[in-house]
Amino acid sequence: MTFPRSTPPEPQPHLPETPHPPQRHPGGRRPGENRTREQILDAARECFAERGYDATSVRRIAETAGVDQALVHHFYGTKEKLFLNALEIPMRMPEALAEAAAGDRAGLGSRIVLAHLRVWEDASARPAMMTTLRSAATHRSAAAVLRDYATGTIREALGKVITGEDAELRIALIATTLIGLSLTRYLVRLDPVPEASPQELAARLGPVIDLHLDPADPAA
Amino acid sequence: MTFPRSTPPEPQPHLPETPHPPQRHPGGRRPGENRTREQILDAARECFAERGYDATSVRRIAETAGVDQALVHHFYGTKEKLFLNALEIPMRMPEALAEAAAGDRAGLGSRIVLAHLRVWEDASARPAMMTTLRSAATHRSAAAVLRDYATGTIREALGKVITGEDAELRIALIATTLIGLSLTRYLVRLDPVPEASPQELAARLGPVIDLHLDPADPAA
DNA sequence: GTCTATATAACGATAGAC
DNA sequence: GTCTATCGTTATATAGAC
Repeated sequence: MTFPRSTPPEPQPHLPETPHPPQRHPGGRRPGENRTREQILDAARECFAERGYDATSVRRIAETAGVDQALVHHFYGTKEKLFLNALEIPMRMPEALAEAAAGDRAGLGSRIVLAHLRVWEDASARPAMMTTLRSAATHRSAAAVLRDYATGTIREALGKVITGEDAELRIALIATTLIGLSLTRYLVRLDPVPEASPQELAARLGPVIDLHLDPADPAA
Repeated sequence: MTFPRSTPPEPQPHLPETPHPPQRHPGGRRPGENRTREQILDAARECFAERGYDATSVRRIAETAGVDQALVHHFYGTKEKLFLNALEIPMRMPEALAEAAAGDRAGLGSRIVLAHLRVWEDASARPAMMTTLRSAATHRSAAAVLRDYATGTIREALGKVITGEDAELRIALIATTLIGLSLTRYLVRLDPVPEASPQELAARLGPVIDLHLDPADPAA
């Protein structure tokens, strides 16, 4: 229960004004039930991921979703609340990292990099992560989600195998490595990085992770 | 002549409409000459660095500079052009990196990290770099300046000492390391990273740079 | 639930007096 | 060079009909 979902400043305890599912059905999903709410959220992630928070208007999200602008406000209240819902590190990420960390110690760093990239390469998970990364520099809530990814997911996956001095700092630097990789690969697109294969990147960055997990010398 | 200054889409060849120094003086700076233009630029860097491009209004920049809003447009035309002027990797950065790279091979990675941090820690250079880094995720021009820093400055400083396979990728990954470090230290503020000393960070990341400069094995 | 119409506010930018 | 006043646009958000 660490945080598949984000950590917004307001946890929005019940949302009494938002008509979630208006009526519950014992036998599962009502046939022909409304999917508009999810369509709007998907469209929001798509737009936020592509252009960032400020450059994305509610009108554009509505247009992308194929609905009216007023509906966006009807379901999510404000643009900011919709944004908080769009921020997310997908559940698959903690799962993938935990699975990579569970295996043998040899090649652990490489597997971590591959797991990180596998989730990022997944088209269905991309928009939410892209939204988070792109907005982290300008939006506190997005930065908070990114921090949670680092000190939550990564720390949880690697906390058991890491030992020695400055373990906290070294975990943070592993997170820095992965976040920096996503930044230059998917956002800034720094020349050979976007074109490199996951295997190449794992070959280059796996040893870096391993170095943080198991430093050679305190001083040289 | 690589790029102390940025690489904006329009190089603004002569700026015929902008009254740079209205009249030249043979004996140097005219006493009591106008410093308003620089005040505005400094204020813009301060605001852009703190809140990003979109969240910064021209009105706010003017207020920070202690001048009228119309003056900002008078000197820089549009907000976008002012932003392009605010984007900059300070001259000191290429100098510092080149100096670090010139020394002995032992401890090279550590010296690179220290040089990078030394410039970032300088209060006078910070706003321009912060503006660049903060806006890189949402503004093409800022991302371009960041790419130039990587493929220009870093490549120029380390291109001679790096050899072997995938040299381009490995240089880009060194840039990724430094940019990622600035991201988690100054922007996202990922927990122990902002509090760590430059020496601690150099001790942890120096070997990473060295690993990219001189990889141990193609495959393990 | 969905749409039309609109209230309200802030923005970038300009014109023109001094 | 500096300021006052304002134009035109666009944004979020809401009220209310259907």
